Amino acid sequence: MPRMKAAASPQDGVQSVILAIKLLEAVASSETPKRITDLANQLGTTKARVFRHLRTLAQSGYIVQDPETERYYSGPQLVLLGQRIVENLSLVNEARSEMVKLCAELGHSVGLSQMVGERLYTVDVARGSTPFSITTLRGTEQIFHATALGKVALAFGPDSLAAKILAGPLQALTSETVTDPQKLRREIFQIAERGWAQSPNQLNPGINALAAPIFDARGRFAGAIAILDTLHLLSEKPTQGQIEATCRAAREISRRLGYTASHRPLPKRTAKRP
Amino acid sequence: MPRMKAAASPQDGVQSVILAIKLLEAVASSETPKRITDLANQLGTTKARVFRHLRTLAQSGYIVQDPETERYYSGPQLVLLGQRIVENLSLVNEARSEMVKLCAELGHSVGLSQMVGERLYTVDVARGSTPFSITTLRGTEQIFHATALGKVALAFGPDSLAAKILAGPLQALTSETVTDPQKLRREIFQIAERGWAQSPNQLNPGINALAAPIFDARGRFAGAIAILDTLHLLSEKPTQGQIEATCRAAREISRRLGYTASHRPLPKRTAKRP
DNA sequence: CATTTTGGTTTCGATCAACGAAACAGATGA
DNA sequence: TCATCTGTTTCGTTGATCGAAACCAAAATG
Repeated sequence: MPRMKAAASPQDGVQSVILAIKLLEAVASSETPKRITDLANQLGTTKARVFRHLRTLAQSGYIVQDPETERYYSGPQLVLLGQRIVENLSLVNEARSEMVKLCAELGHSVGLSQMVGERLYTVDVARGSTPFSITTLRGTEQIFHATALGKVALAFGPDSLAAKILAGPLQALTSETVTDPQKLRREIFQIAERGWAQSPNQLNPGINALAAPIFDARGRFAGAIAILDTLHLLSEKPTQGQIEATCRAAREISRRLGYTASHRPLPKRTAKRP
Repeated sequence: MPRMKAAASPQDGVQSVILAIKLLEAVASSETPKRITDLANQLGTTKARVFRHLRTLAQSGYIVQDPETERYYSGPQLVLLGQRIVENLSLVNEARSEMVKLCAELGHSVGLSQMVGERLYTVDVARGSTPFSITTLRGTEQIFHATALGKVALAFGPDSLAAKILAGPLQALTSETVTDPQKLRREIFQIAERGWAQSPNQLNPGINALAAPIFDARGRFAGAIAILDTLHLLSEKPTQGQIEATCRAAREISRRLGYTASHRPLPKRTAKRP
């Protein structure tokens, strides 16, 4: 099948669809219902066009118009669609019970990430038992060099990924984010050997995470699971219990995905140093 | 502002957007990545059209193409969008901590529903501690006459809603679903008085739910919270503890939404009997 | 009470974005 | 090797989509 890359496509994208997506995003991101006129201004188009599109979206249940105020807000259809996608991810389904177990065992919030192409996304979360539990939103992208989940991906994912990240600039998100490629490379090495990663203060000050890798039936890196809490409850020197519980959960999920130890005899180290 | 109803619109809906939505739904509902040819057949259109649309959706991150197999699957963007909507619902935010607390206290799964127009939707869930916990998916619609959440809505929501449901046919989902309007009306009466509803065996055999109403700052019915479990753990005669915990959670959420008892001096009963 | 403003909705003719058909390209397999 | 898949691109045509302006009802204003 074709290998050609899309090249500078003539006029890229179906315009109507692009507007519809922008509308959905604008309406979904707003806390309060939106008015047609404002949406038209915001997106730089005409009222009539916005109206026609909103009506279309409303017919499918993705947008709802408040009959009183005549304003438009997000319908439930979109939420349902998002949920359906998550439900169809096998990683989520296989991981769910282990996440709940891990969450109950340690009391921390638990996050699950999955590789999608060259990116790593949060696909499921379990809330910790603390009153104001800290979790990321489903669907958010993980920053490779500043999160425990991301660094696990660098250590166990394809070499090309690590190479790319180490080459590019490493943005500092806090004062403790690792921004030196050399230092990050050494850390990735260490993570690959011991089997887990952490990221104290590196994404949010005062917060730490501890992540372990998950592999699929073909022995490829599929994603990672992590516990997440304040440094007070998950210190820079995690307890043996925290490390073991997280790694055990990751191993169990890998097993359910069909992974057997034989697939990955040793942490693959091909040519990561220059 | 205009009161006219849309009337039989000339040619309704922006065609491109309709196709895009159908594509998103088709791809999201499939467990396995889809191929262009199949999608084209399934939706009864041409390959070229599907291709153009998929590319557009891919550019926005809503669809991803696997570079190996060339098949298309759902991107994470849609999940994120759905989550953002949920995050913007104030009911969800105010209710979250109470849901976690209720879930931890009783061990049952907890569901939260919100009125959207004339419909009732599940907007948040908390998983119970049982290994295979039973919950509905976020975004699913509640059937008014067969669920505890729905019957609470009939008892405390607008009279017009109850009138409409009582008038229409009541579909039996199990052998124990209430299908007699008279009987349902009496039950609604009872629910309005005692302040909670249940639905043993009425939606799924062997499952029961116990729901209580939530009111907003203007004293209007905003939604409902429910605990959900097998009849074994949540029997037809719920324990006093189960009833009180659920009602207390509902009251606390109402209070956070700005509701004070003065708003709703007595269960409104206008003209529910013929 | 009359008038203006505001904002959603509809109409309508022009146009160009989106379309279908067919060609193309790379892979598969017989 | 040839036949046959499937995803992608090209291209000329056309009707769906668009903007502008009219329209309508309600709210604000004088």
